[in-house]
Amino acid sequence: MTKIGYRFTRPRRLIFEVLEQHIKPVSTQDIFQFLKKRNKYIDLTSIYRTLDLMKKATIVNEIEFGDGKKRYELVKGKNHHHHLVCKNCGDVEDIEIREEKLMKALKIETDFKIEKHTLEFFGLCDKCK
Amino acid sequence: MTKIGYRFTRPRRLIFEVLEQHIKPVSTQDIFQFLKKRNKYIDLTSIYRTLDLMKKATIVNEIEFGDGKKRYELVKGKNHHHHLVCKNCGDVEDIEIREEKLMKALKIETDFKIEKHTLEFFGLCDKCK
DNA sequence: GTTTTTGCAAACTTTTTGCATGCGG
DNA sequence: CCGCATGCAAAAAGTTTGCAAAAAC
Repeated sequence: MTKIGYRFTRPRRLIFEVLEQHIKPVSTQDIFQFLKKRNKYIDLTSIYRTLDLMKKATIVNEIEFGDGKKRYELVKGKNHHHHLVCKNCGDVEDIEIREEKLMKALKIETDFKIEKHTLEFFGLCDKCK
Repeated sequence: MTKIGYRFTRPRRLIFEVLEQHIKPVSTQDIFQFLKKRNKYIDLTSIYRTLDLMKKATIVNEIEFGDGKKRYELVKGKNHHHHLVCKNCGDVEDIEIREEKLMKALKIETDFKIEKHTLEFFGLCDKCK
């Protein structure tokens, strides 16, 4: 019988720290470049693998804003929320929504067993409009 | 002075027809393969360019289900709606939502000028659950 | 005939995979 | 030790770009 356990290694710690230091969701490249600038080189592959792991462990949220790359944010320290994305400058603002209210308003009639949803808003921020 | 106008060419017509024949959103590859099987070869590039054009002209909707590729569906013939995606078999079901109700329930307080939103649901369909 | 559109080749971006080496417990 | 994790190289998948040739009007 083999033991299973995750190790808290240098790359994982660094990635976690980067996530902690960012309020807005970050991409794999964001993390890579952020660390690189500080002379903390981690292979991109490890970033992908670590985020994948964190996603499965519900440590991070994976978000898509429609520009072909995924972004990640720490789950801890935040309530369930959605995002407002500025089409012009890319600024991201969190918005909290009363999900019960939302789901009640939706009154979805379906045979699907809904497990999760994504809801993102796009527009122009105060500065850009 | 030069004239500007779009031309209704063979590739564009074919792509439009493919979209008409599909209820569920299709990817660029879906369109490409569908036509290829019927010996109607169109370059993938043209598919990308045509869809881009159609998106700008609000002829198609661009949707993301989180699997790294974009999907398209005709706007015409459908009311504003969202999707239920089965995580297991990939089946897609449309759901209509009373947007006024939704937005009222949300009561979003923000400086953003919201122009659009995406809302997709993920879960298991009747067969897969 | 002139402008728009296409197909082809090539590049670019994001993400994934295989594998030998290396680190953690 | 020994298994899990890393870095590196390479590839896969989706998408974009430049350009000459072809099609539309």
